[in-house]
Amino acid sequence: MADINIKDIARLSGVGIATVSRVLNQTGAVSEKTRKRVMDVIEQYHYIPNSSARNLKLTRSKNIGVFVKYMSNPFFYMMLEVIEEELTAQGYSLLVQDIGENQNEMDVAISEAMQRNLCGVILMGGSFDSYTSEKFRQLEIPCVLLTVSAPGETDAALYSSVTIDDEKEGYRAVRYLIEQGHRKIGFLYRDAGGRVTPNILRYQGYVRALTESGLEVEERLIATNARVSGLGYRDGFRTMKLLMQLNPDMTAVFAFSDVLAIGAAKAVFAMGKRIPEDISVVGFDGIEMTEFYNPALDTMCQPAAEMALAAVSMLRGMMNGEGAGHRVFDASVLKRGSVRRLEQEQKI
Amino acid sequence: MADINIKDIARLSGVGIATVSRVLNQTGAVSEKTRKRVMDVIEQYHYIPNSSARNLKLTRSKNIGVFVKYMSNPFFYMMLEVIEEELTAQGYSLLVQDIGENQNEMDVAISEAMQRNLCGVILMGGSFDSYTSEKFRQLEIPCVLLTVSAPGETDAALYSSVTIDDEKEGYRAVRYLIEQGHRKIGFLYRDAGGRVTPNILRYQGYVRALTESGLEVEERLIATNARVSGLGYRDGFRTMKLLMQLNPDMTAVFAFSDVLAIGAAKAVFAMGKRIPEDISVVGFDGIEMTEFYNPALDTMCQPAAEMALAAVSMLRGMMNGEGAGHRVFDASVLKRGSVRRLEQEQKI
DNA sequence: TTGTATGCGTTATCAC
DNA sequence: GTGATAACGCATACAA
Repeated sequence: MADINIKDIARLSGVGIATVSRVLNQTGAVSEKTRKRVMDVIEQYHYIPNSSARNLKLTRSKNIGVFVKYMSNPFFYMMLEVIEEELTAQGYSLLVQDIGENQNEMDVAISEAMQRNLCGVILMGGSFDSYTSEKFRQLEIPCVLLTVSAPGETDAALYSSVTIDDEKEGYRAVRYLIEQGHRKIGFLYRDAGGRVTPNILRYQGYVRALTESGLEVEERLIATNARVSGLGYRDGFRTMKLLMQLNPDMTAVFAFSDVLAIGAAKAVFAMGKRIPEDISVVGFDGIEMTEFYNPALDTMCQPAAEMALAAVSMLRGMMNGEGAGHRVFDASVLKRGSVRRLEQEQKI
Repeated sequence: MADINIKDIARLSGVGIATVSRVLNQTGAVSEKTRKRVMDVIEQYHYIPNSSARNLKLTRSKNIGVFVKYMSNPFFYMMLEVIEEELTAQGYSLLVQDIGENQNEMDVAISEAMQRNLCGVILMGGSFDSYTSEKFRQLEIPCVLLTVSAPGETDAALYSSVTIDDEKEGYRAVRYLIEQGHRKIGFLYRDAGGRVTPNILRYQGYVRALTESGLEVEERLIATNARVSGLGYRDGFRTMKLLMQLNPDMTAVFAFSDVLAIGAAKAVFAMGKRIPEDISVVGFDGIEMTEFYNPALDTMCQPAAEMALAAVSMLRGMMNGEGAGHRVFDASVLKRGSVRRLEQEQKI
């Protein structure tokens, strides 16, 4: 069954297919009597219009695609919920799709945009390199990058973006630790195989903060997990363990993400140390879990809800013919006690 | 640009559209020379075939839809990763889609199945009531329910399922607490507004375990958060706080999910108590976070990877014309020290 | 108010 | 090897 189409419905209800179409889309005038009859047949046979055919025919829609690289990251999900609520309230249909590890975010977006004939796209995550002028031109429809940006070569008029300044906020996070008296500060991040991602920028912030304070940037304090999927709690745990074994004098660690920070925190406990008495920990993102962890973790918090709303608003603007825009938000350190103030005499 | 179609490509490369189609789909024979020429034009113009048209024409595909209600739940994501890896390796394309709070899982699946002409579907989460015979018949294609089941009325031949016995495992979790000497055991769950979901079954297991041991089922020990989105850490936190204020004699709590358990654990600390010295905690699911929490939490662990693999295998079976199947896995208690053994004299 | 005919971009069946 | 051409299911201009 269900291999039933508009023609069948028309035949079964004794009308023409145009009438069925009118009933379906509430366009044009149909007498109440035939409308009722057609609806009955539709219900009875559970007829569902074939969207491929519809999209093939139609030109414009109210479908918006949201594509997320690593939907497992709770930080993305926070934004996703806001976007979903907002756009649904505005009468749009949403297609929320997870981008697998080995799929290219823009290729998926382009293909889906055509297939589902989307009228707009929001992209979260992914690496900068994916976002080229060429791809945006192929995409054709308004596109907002959220939490990521495109490389400098890319024509900024082709897309909007909502981000934070990852370098600056990375810098500020480390400054915070330095101001609390820390000198031996470890850094946990993910090697994205040379591609530009926010974590590279945060790393640059780390380096700048140290350098500016006259501190040495030491290889042994910088730990990355070369594994491709090195973004989970376990990766933070493993990497931190190594880092601690290598650096008995380390008093603080800055993690590229909260997920890594939590794994790192567990490693501290597993090594028989305490937070913040022995090791101070600062994460990045501001996911809910940092609040509920024991102890709660300090983190460089991105204003997820505001950023999500901004993305929605910019997308709407573009869809109304306004130009592209680029908003950079400020993050803020949430201080919850996982960072200890080092007194002079306690410094190594 | 990009409003370019197969006809344009044909014209631009001086061939017929059938040839272009052959090049695209590698079907039929094409001389290497023309193949090259066509490919060049395709590349040059960034031509991407319109999938709507393709799906409209095609009958069968290798597209599988995976629909997840509440993708935010880390437990689902664990399975998702396994499914993704497995099916991709077998040459299938995956469509992973999040089902919003106010969408019906089966309606989305049915509509997508038609639109994308899927050859199979895996559904995770959602409430039992959505899964009726009628809907499965509309869906037409092989469908596996993962972590959920359908009501008894639904014809079991119409779908496959991979689950645990939620009532039994709920029972076992509470038994575990009782065996450790606990008598005043709180229960944290989510009120799904009367709909049947796994947490109702786990609740029934809780009741049975108490009753069987001659313990009273007390209203005051059972806490639910009436809010619709009552599945987050914060909900566990709030609810547990209430529960503790209400029940100073409570020595243990069983949470419907690990996420709630973690929120509850935080509440214990916020109230100045310790785990497990003052309150024992047992969660449900076996998400990674329970291992990395401080302290690690005991949980009724579902064999996520095995279940995901089973779902994939059953789906493939159905796609090969085999009948539906229903596998029920065993969960197992992971003991990590968040449950304390109560000595006789310490019981109230 | 209703029905008929055309085309959306593909794929596949034919002839050539 | 290759090129017309007929569907696929729908929306819509146009005729009735």
